[in-house]
Amino acid sequence: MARPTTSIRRQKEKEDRKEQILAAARTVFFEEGIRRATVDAIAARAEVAKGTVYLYFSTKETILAHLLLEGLDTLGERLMRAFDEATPHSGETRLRQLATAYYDYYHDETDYFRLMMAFDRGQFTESVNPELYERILHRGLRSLRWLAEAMQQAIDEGDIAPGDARRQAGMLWAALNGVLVLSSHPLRRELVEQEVEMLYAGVLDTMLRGLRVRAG
Amino acid sequence: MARPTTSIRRQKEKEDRKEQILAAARTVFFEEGIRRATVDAIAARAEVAKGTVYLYFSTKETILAHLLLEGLDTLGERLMRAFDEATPHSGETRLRQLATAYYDYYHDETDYFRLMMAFDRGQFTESVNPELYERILHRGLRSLRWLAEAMQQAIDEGDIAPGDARRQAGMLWAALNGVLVLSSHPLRRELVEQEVEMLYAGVLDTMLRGLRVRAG
DNA sequence: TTCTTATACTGACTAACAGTCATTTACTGA
DNA sequence: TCAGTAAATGACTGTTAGTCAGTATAAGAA
Repeated sequence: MARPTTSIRRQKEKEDRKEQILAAARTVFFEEGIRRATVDAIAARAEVAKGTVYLYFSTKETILAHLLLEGLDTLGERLMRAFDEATPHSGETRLRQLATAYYDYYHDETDYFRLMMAFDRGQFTESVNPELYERILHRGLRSLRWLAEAMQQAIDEGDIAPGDARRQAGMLWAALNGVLVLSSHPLRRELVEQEVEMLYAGVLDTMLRGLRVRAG
Repeated sequence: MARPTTSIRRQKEKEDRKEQILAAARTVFFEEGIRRATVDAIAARAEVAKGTVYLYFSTKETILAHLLLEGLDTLGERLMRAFDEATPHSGETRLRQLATAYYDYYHDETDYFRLMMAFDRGQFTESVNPELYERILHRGLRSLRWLAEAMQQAIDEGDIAPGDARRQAGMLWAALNGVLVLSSHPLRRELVEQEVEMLYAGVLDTMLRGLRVRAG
């Protein structure tokens, strides 16, 4: 029987290794670009053999998934803070603050945002185990909930027309996200050659105006 | 000096070959999925050696780019028809008809739509020659212009608040596209577990209401 | 200390795939 | 029939994700 102490130290060492590889991956992926980055480069950066990388992460996509988790964490925190800061204000202000926080995230954490957008293709769903996939989904959902919560409050306070808050939050998010997705895509960005920030603000204003309580 | 007649027939044969390879690519890409499809498979489907494929297309992405051109063509036609059909109606009706046409395209031509969305990453910009890139951009722009045109008319007819029609068209497109992009992405779709169609209709209504002429 | 066993690590190897190019085949006009 | 050109071929190269037989290290056991 292994001593608990020993076992615990070993456990900790393994976690350190994992973090060390993840740190290397972060650097390599963000410096070289997700596409160009190779597992060999990550292993070299972590000063570890390639086989070791695969001891801790079953596929390249799994490494990316762990970075995505980090990114979603930051986003969640930013949204939570934005939500809290807005407490004394009106429901619409809170929605605006959340939207701004999302934009700031796109702006400040470009690498993580791109990572978030990069999970198109099925490849990801296939190469990541369901449990990890679930964790990502859950963390994404948590972020969206702040928006739904704010929407509900805005409805309760009479800023926004009554309706399904989740649905309306989904609509707002989809629309805003549409602007950002567009901007992180060279081809599509050129189509609408406007400044992202202006476009984002425009869609936000228009959506909020559209959601507002109507006279009739 | 080669005789014109001969030269012309040869030219035509080359074009046939190109179309034959493109047809094979269409089948393989859409059946296997863009990711899984290999150039070897395309060559086999076209009953041609791999080298021949590269005689007609310089990279795998170039083949995709040609399929994208087809897709954008269809989209352009659909939008044009939607625009024309709406002529006797109000400006807002025309905008709605265009939005519906875009949704129908997403719905009917899923493969092409996915192809359109799949051109994230820089890989594409790098692997396709600038002239072809330009053609794609141009054809995309042509589609967007229908929306801008309709927007301008809606403004002129007093349905939509005065402003930069191109900017407002860009906003509407970004928002609607946001819903569709979301839906062609397994992970993101699960976040907003609503029906795409409802979400699309919701964003359209909300955006149009937000863009409408205001009393104040 | 020395042996035994479990655990972590290694890097040469395989498989899959995009893209190349020396060689062969087919066609044309003389 | 033949020379010259254009088209087609498929074996080959380079790159990279993922594997696995073998090696090193550390922890108890004697």
